[in-house]
Amino acid sequence: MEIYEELKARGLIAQVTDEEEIRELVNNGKAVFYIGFDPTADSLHVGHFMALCLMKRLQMAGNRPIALIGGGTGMIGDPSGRTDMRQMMTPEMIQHNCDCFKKQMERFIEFGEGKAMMLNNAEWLLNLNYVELLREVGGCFSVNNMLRAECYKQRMEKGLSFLEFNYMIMQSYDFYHMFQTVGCNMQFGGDDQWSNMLGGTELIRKKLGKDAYAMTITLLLNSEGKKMGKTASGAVWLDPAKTSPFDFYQYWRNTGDADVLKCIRMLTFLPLEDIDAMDQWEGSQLNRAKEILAYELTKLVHGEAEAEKAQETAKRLFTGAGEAEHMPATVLADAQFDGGKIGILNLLTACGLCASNGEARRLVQQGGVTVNDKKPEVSDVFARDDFSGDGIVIKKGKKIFHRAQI
RNA sequence: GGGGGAAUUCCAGAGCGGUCAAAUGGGGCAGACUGUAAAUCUGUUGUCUACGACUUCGAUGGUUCGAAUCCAUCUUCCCCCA
Repeated sequence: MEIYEELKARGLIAQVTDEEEIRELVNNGKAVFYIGFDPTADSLHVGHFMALCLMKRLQMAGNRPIALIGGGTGMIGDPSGRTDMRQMMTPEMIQHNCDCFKKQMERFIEFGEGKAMMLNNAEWLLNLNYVELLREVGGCFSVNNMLRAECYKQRMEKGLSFLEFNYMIMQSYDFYHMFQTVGCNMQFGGDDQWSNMLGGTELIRKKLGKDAYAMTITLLLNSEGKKMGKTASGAVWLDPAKTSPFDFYQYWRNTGDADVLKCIRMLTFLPLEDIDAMDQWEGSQLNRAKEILAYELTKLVHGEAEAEKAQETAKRLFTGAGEAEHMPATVLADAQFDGGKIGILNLLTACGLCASNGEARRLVQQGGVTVNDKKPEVSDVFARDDFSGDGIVIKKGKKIFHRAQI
């Protein structure tokens, strides 16, 4: 199966500007395509991961990827999919985030001569002259059209600043610039980027009279229509310091029934035939599929060793027999003991399992905590000696395990 | 530039000068049921040295025995006119 067909079969393609042309380019390894990453945080997250996978797939098929880091566009902030204005970031923050992105991307994509390229649009955007830019490309943008674009439409209700309104122009300019300088002929991006991307192809057509192409990747939504890769406490990060490999594994392990196959198809590199076979699975059999999904993704992001470890830990924790050495742990400091003792409430907050003593109190009262297989009372106190050896295993709810040691 | 309106806890959104740590919904957390799923039901959801105390209602001052509620100034946002 050729790459374009495979992408389609995996459900990755959302919209394309010209299917025939794109198929042609991609299948013959003639595409030089870019995906933009805005440096809004100091780590990539699951949403970016999809884009990285896509780059990898296309690179394996002989195409040339460009990872464009938005050091320049980050100064403006993308209004797409946002109901409020983004917080302005300082140039230092942006630079720091760019550096972090770069490190993480290198794990997935091969960069170097004749391979993938990494560019930063700060290089050309920051030196633009306002009047020159207006004269050069301003005439190619119809405000009427821009206002009709989905991403701005929503914001017409809540208000949209001129700053953000210019985001589309900057992104279009990127494409236009790279089309000329590095021969970039295609842009990929999340489906929410569609209108911004079209801005670029339009600009190239108007200015240069040439065709460039755009294709969007299906947004990874769960069956409730919410973006995946988000938890209550924020995004699921690729940086192991921000989301541990175990938590990463668990996130996917807990995918809903309705979403597992879709995720496997879109995110893993398993052969399509194998995935089609899984399609027949039903009910509790799907648990196996969830394990595969979690394992495969953890392996891609954190490496095989970490994936094994996470899977081992999870299996041991959930199939009874408790002792697990890979459990997240907190080492308690002497200062946290009062007269050689620590109360259950303080213990829970010290381990970061509860945000406050009040929360800890409620949790204990409601029976949501287990310490060494026993339900504690609010008044329970632990002596320093109780933590010797492997420490104490605390279970919060059904799925959160933690070890406290000295 | 002129006129009008809004700001409340994680979000949305009630809130009469005392009975407001603040209705209701969503979300979160936990319990029951399960398959580490979904749906459903129950409890809970500011902090603490916890039948009590303390700090919150955009910011700062003021009126009052008493302010989320009244007044003044400021900040931000929205709407209408130009």
